[in-house]
Amino acid sequence: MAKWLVKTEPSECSIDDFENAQVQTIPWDGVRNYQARNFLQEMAEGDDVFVYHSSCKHIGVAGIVRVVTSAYPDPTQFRADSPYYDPKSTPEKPRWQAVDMAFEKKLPRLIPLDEIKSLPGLEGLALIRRGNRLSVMPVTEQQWQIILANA
DNA sequence: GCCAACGTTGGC
DNA sequence: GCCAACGTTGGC
Repeated sequence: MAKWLVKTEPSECSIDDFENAQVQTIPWDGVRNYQARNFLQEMAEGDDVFVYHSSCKHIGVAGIVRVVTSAYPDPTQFRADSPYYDPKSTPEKPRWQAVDMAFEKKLPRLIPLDEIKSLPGLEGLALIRRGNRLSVMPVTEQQWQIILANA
């Protein structure tokens, strides 16, 4: 079972939104980067995903969600009124994918970015590589355990 | 609000 | 196919 990390601005979608969701799942859509999309496509039902809060007051890993539905064409790419609309995409040849995720748990505390940067064994984590902008990335089992152990 | 780093676009 | 210009990301 693979493990992942996704970035999100909590003002858009936070771990609390997952916890409080009336519907059980939240679609992870609007990803418009090819490398991130490819990782989305690799996600399988049941995979665990760290939720990372970015561009906010408390930056860091806040909780865990689970992949409930593996990749399907992101409907927002076809909606002209969506900020994620992509006129070059067609239902026959969709460019972008989404997955559905559900709340699993909040971590006992948010693990701040500067701590993640200082933990031994996380040097290879894409999140903390210089200038990184990936919003969806794989996390190795070992990296996952190191982060969890510091929660 | 600044700005470094990056991905994408489009002219050639 | 190159690469300059541009827009975006995201920490600070």
